[in-house]
Amino acid sequence: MELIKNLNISVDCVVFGYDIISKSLNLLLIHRYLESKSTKEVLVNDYVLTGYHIYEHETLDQSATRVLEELTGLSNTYKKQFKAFGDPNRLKDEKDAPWIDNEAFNQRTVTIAYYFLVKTEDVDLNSKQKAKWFPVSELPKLGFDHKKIILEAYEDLKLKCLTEPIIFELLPDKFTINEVQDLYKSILNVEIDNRNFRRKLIHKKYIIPLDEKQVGVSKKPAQLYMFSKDIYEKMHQKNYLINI
Amino acid sequence: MELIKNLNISVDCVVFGYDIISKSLNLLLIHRYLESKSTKEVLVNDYVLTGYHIYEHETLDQSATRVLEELTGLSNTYKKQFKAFGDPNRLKDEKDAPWIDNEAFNQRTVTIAYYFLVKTEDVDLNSKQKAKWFPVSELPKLGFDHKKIILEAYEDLKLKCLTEPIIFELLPDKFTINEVQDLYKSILNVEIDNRNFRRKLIHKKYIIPLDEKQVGVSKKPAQLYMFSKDIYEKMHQKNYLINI
DNA sequence: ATAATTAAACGTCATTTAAACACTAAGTAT
DNA sequence: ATACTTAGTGTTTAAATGACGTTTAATTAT
Repeated sequence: MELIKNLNISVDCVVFGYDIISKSLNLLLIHRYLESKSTKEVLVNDYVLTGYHIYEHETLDQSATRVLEELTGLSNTYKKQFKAFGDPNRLKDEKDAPWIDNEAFNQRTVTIAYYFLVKTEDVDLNSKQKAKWFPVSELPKLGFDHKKIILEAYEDLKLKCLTEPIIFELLPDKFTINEVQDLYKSILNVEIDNRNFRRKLIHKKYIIPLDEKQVGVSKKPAQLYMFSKDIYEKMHQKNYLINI
Repeated sequence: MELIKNLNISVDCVVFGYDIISKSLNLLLIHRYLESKSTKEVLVNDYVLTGYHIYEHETLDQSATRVLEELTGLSNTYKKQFKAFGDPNRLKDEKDAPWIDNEAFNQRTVTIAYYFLVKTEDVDLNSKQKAKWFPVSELPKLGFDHKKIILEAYEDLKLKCLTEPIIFELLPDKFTINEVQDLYKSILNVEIDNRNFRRKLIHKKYIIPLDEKQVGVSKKPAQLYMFSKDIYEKMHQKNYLINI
């Protein structure tokens, strides 16, 4: 199939990756570097989201999925289209001018922004020299309007993880209660009482204790659990609780 | 300023209007009618959202705001960009073919969809022959992918009104508790116990009783209240309540 | 073997919140 | 004065939440 780009529309991918070892919520960013051919002066040196123009035959979802897969090799990950960014000047900041000149794309581009939830360990970055994980709390200098995009994605994620079981997208299939709690802490930046959290989670019918414990830990090994999406979807009736 | 349209990108506006008299949540739709010039056969006869291509100098928000204002005369209304729709075949359904031929726009168009919250009474449709309100529960035949867009907007609204005080965008400045309850009923399609609802609302510090009662009603006049956005924003701390 | 260490796991009480439920009060229209 | 209509009120029970300290099960060091 012939690949025809639409220069007016792109997708950008905010890739959240959780590192269960360091308990760090990370973002996958691409290094952007440009120096002057004549003077060797560094013109651009920062990071951007991964993204690309859409192809004419693709849906937006397909486009985003493609871009993610090209970078990470992953498909079938959780994704959410959370906002479109279309300020006519969004690519026209002074800091981005050398880059834009170099790339020679000067059309207005509206970008449809997605975020993805993955496990850092699932991504092999060895073949991707320019890609690097950054903790959400220690972001580097960012190009274009990508800082804004990231912050909006993060806000959306914070809200979403309170009401939908997307947290389990960031965890291995088998996890401990404390690992879930640590993840919530990483995302929300709040302290959570372990006993109360534990009680709450264990009582959910879709949090299923396994006949397994952690292995290879140098302490009391914790009980492992799994999340049953099936049960969740059957049991969980939306409660229209007005909470303004 | 010269107005240059971008044919690849449009905005569509899902306009929710609440009619406090009939207690009906409505949608503002545009009649789309086309008959064959030769045979007089009716080729297209349905309704669509109001929408238009974006201009090159506009932000997406400005574009949506412009489109809404052209139709309703309203500015400063609540709006939310809730999703982009970009299926390459979204305008290529058989039912839309005569219309597309007639309009002669055949480029792929990604639309950024917004919803707006207004009071039906604030909109003067006299000069807009083609525009009409429909109760959300009695939608007419819809063109393009607009049914899908509407349903997604409605779902978003249902969720949003549970956690943010957007309900008051649909009510007059002075309202009764029962009017708020009726509105929730109209949006959510659920029964709500009046006593519990009343107690809950009256205890909110940002729901302020006025020294006024309803006038001109042929029954016991109800106490009027107002919503203080100021107080809401100061008082309302986000409670990170995990509710999966 | 024993002790020290570390994180997991458990339980209670006080408070808050939600759900269920039926009657009286206050005004208007006749 | 009476009928009518909607506004407005209170209690009880169950469930969920938040605050808080101690015990248990494993590994590591001696």
